Amino acid sequence: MLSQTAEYALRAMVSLATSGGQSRTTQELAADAHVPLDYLSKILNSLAKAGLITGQRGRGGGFHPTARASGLTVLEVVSAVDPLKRIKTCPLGLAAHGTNLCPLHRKIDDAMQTVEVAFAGTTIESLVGKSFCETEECHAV
Amino acid sequence: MLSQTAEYALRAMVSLATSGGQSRTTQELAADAHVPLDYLSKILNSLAKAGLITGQRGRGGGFHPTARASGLTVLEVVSAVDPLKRIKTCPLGLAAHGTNLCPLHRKIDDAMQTVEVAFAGTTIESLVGKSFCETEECHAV
DNA sequence: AATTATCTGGATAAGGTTATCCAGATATCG
DNA sequence: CGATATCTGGATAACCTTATCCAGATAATT
Repeated sequence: MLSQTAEYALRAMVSLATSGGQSRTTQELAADAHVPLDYLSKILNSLAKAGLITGQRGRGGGFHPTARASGLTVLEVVSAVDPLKRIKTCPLGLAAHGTNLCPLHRKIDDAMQTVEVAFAGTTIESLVGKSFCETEECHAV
Repeated sequence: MLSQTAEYALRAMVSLATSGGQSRTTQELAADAHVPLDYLSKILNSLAKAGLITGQRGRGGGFHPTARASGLTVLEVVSAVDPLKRIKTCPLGLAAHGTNLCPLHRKIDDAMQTVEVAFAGTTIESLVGKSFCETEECHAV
């Protein structure tokens, strides 16, 4: 459903949100979110370019959420790195259809819309609970 | 959301359902569903192996739905070629979680479940309407 | 200024999905 | 039986996503 990239981006954002606006390095985030360091680096870059976080170079640097990140939703994070592709025109290339999708694609797009709405209604903050964990065992690993 | 393969499989099954149990060749299906011929060939093979359709070789051959295909749902077709991967255990590899997902993954899996339910509640038959089309222009293309 | 920590970004590799090609098996028709 | 139509399935290529490597830029600390 979500690409690996989107999944990683969400984990990183949740992890960042956990430390309440404070800076965290790529290393810390990678360790916490269990994301390959160098790959996460690219993803954080995308999130920075999308304006969701800011990177600070040099010693003591790291990433922190921007002002815009308050009330940030799952959908916004996903959209920043790997947007859900809603079906707007007939995938068969039948231009004649216009906005009038075949029953099949209408159904598929409806499902996507449901997901989109669910993600738009979920803030990153609402997902914060002992980093990723609801139980104690998490950080014992 | 769906892989290309799943999308193609659905188109082919809808197309097949349109001809009401009659055999259609890979060529016909490929043309109708706008799927690359040789790739569709593989997909039909998977659907056959899953028992949703039967292939008949030789002149006059083709594919037709099996008995099991009556009442067939979108979910069953998708599952035959490229199952939705529900989240059952913590993707971070935290075995300690067991069935107890982090808030993030609980949310994502809930969305997937919604999709799954929607697909399970939609039969292929219900999607049949002038092949893929609700309008006349379709087959003019 | 030198050292160290950190992000930035280019190059490249590894792996999976999608697409194509084609030889072989099988069935029908004449 | 020979020709033709069709599925079957292996090999391979094209492409995209994911992952890794590493040199450079920038900032803090000593």
